[in-house]
Amino acid sequence: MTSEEAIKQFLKNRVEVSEQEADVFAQAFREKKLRRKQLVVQPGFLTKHRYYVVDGVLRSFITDDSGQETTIALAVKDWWITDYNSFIYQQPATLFVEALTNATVLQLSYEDEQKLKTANPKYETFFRIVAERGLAAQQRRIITGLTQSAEQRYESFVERYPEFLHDIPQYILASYLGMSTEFLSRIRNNRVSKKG
Amino acid sequence: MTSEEAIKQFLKNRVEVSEQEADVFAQAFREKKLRRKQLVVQPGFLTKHRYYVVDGVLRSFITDDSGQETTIALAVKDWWITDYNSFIYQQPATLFVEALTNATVLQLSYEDEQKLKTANPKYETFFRIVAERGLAAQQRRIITGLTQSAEQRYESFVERYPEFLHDIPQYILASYLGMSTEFLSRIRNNRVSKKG
DNA sequence: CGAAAATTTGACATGACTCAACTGGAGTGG
DNA sequence: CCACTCCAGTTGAGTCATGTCAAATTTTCG
Repeated sequence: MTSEEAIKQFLKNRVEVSEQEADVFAQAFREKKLRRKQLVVQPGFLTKHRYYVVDGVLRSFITDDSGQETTIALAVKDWWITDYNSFIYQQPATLFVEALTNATVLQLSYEDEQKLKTANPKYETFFRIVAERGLAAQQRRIITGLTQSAEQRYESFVERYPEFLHDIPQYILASYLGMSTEFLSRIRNNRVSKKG
Repeated sequence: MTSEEAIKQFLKNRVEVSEQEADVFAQAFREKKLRRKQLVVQPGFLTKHRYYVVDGVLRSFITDDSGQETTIALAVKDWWITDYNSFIYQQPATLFVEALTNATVLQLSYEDEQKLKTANPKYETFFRIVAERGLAAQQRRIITGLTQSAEQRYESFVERYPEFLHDIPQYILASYLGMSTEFLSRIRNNRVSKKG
């Protein structure tokens, strides 16, 4: 499947559009091939695009004063990723967005997105749906973070996203799940201080 | 300010609409007076509405097997609250939504919301903006949760939402911030095990 | 005013972190 | 194709942040 087919199908799965409307939509995007570790968003710079993942894995993360990285979001095929606070408000980013594997993404610029939404309300509906579903997903993430232990969070992740595990280094997964690399290692080896 | 004025102003601050468009929008809502502890969303039931807070404080929360409550979201004037996973997908709720104080809200039913969005793309734009900003706010919340200590989370909250503190019992704030009641108490009294 | 709920405090327990050392692959270049 | 390096992952030991439990105190509100 080409990138264009992928984004068109993604659109069609969410709003009813004609073939021509799907074409117009797809043409606002630009395909970008990313190499592992390549950055597309960096703190201090304006986030000009949002990214639709066609293939590969990306993540957003933040670093603290001591250089410690914390992974905020992960994205695989059919997911979107960017620094939303930066992109939506068109202010400097605080996050990095990088490819964890070689990847293919479709980038959509802020301006082109505005044009799409102005040109045809169906595109507006589409972005509303994408945002709402993201909101719901993040609500689930917040619940998990507040209510589950490190071990439960890991197990929930494995259950929900088994396909992710291959491509994500453990130290990145650990920071996404809110625990140290070492502790995740212990969990995976069932050596979490269970006495006896 | 009446509830109708409040929601019209809220709309106008986000999209350009005529007075008549603002009226139509406002009339889709129904005002509801809530008493402290009154529930508007309950697990197992369909979430028929989203709620715009005109006055007072509401929260959403979840309970685990042992009856422990965890506060997922807080809402004051001009905030929206509901169980998004339930409302958006029109599936049974997993959260409670309750008033923490006597409150005035405007409720919008799922069906009326669909009608609004179909009738006029400006309303569609409005809900897209609301969802996107919610997404950005939740991204900030996730970052805070992953990168800050309990004490820092409390201090960030106090700085950002000083006005909330009056109306929110500490045990609820503690669960919102992801810590125990007792630990928040110690933080507030500066008795967080600082040796010496 | 009185009962119930919320907060505080102390003592203790523990989940999770840090640091440091070790292991094991994956490249890379000779 | 071996030796070297580098980075991710593992393991152990010790520590710390935060939780739990229970009792005392204070506040709230019916």
